[in-house]
Amino acid sequence: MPELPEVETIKRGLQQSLVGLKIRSIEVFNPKTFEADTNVLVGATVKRLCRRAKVLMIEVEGDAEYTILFHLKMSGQLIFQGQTSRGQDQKVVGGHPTKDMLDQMPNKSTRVIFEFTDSSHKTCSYLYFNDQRKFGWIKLVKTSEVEKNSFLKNLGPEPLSREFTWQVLKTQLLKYKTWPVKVALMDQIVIAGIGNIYASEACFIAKIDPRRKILTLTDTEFKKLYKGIKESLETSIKYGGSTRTHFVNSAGQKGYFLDFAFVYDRENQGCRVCHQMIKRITQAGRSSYLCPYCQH
DNA sequence: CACTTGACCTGTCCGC
DNA sequence: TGCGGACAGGTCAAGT
Repeated sequence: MPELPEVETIKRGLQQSLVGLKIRSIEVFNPKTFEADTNVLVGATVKRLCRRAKVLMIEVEGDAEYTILFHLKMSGQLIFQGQTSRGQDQKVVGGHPTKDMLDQMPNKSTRVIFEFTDSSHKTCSYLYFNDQRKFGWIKLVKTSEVEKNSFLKNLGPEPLSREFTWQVLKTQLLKYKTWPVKVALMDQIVIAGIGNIYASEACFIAKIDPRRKILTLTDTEFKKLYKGIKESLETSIKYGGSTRTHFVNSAGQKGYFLDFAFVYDRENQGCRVCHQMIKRITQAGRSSYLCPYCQH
């Protein structure tokens, strides 16, 4: 599921609810999801949240400083439920009503539950890690060793950072001269955080056929691709991310970017620009969508 | 080296 | 209604 905009959406939601809360207990229902000694986290307080690529990080401080890394892969969800006080009806703190949340938590895809208390120890709240397909993972690292993490250390530049310029994009992509543009965009070593949805969307905005090889791109096209990447990611964050099937934000609500997407999941529908049919093709085993008339 | 495929899992949808 | 196959936002290892 989540690509950069979805993880960013979750991060912004959780930031409001979680910072300052203390971990009371952690229940792991699927051991492979979270292979760590969770006891060291009990009693620790949430300091801050960050995101790197598609990874959400929760920094906590207890006897030692730890960072909890979350990768949601295809079907992961992180849903927060606050309570006004123990025993009373559940109510979301710092969010909207959870009208999009179909199931009561926990449900059958709940793999891990974090239980929190506030400083007064009078109220409890819960963070549910749900993951139907069990591809997602949670890892525990010392905060001082986050940089060494084998997943994080191989990531390319953050596309929404100041350091990311069109020249950086060009340099990164040119390491993969013969690769199709869309396949290269999805490689996390090239740029961090772009997945199947935004790779197709960025190519459409840039008017570039996703099958083009990197070495055929002109500087003008690298600039357009740069704009396409930023625009699709920023627009999606504005709409709360993309929900095809599983994605919900930390309050259990869907995202609405796909209602405005140019090509993703729009096979045989009219192009929003030229009204010709959008086409679906397969690249590297994944679906790509394009408008054959707008993209060359 | 430059790609593609299968595996990891569970579930849904579509055609027969 | 059942059954098989394709497909689903990601990543990794193994193939060609």
